Amino acid sequence: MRDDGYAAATSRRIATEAGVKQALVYYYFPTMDDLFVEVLRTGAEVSLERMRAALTEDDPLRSLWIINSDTRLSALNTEFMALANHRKAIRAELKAYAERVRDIETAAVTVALRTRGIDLNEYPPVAISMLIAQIARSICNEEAVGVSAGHEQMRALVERYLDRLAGASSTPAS
Amino acid sequence: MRDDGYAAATSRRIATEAGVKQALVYYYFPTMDDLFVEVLRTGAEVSLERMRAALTEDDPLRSLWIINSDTRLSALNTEFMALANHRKAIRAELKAYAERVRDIETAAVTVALRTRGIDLNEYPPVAISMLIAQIARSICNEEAVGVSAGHEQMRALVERYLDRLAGASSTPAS
DNA sequence: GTCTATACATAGATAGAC
DNA sequence: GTCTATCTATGTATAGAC
Repeated sequence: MRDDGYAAATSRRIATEAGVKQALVYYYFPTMDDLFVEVLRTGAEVSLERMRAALTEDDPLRSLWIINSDTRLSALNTEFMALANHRKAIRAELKAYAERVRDIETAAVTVALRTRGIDLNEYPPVAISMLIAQIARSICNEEAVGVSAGHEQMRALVERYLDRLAGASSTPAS
Repeated sequence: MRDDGYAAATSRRIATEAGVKQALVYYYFPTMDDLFVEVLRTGAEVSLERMRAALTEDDPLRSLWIINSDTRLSALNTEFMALANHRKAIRAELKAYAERVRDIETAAVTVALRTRGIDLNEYPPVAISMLIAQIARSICNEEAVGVSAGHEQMRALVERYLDRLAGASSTPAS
């Protein structure tokens, strides 16, 4: 799916790569959509666990940035997004996952901003968490198609803010 | 393609919707990939023209934000991204398009920031242009799967900065 | 559980009439 | 330029033996 797109993730190929015969896929999954949902669900659980661990570290904002800079994860996410756009079951699953991710990330950002004395009304944690996560993902998505213009400057800008926030503590910053 | 995904954009469906027979598709396009590339190329040209026009207006930063908030365009973009991940010809075309977009957007942002007296070293126009465009797109992508958490706060945050920048002129701001 | 065999739909693509 | 007809590959899914 990551390498050749969701359309290439067929029951035959999956079976072959798993070293079994095609019909066996339908013993475990009623339909291919059920399989996709299960892949998403399992991957999501692993991702969420890794995320929870990372976001309790020293520098949660930087962790957030690094976690969302995973090119391989980002490629898979693009496939699921495309799939979700026209398959109800996958859309529902992806929505649920995205919301859990946002909740976890937002909680971590809330703690981080608060301990650094930043006004949470002026910088709503949920917005800051979106900002960091989505920009990291955007860079990955662009890298996947070979675009690199502005990435260095963007990374530098983010790093500058992350440094500023990592250093700050109980001192209001803008 | 937008409604049912790239996998549903088959020669037969395209022919039917165009009111012709399937074989005719192959009279105009050697392969389906050639057709996809042509769709991308044509759409890109239209998009770029619209973008050039919008970015010469009063408030180019806000225009940039609005242009990239088009849900329909964003859905198509997701499909092409997914396609590009495993089809060389489409990846090359999408890369070329993305780079032209970034150039145009960056040029507009450069002018906007400069006339507002903002330090271009501290806020590289290419990074600011990425920031605005990619956050707008991220919101659209999430909306497509039904996620809305944080969108209002994010939009408010962006609007606040856009307002601040629209007001400023020759007065350094952070 | 895993297999063979197969039904059935639909895809991309081509040949050749008009 | 547009059509009918068709080839071939491949997809999802099922039946039934072991």
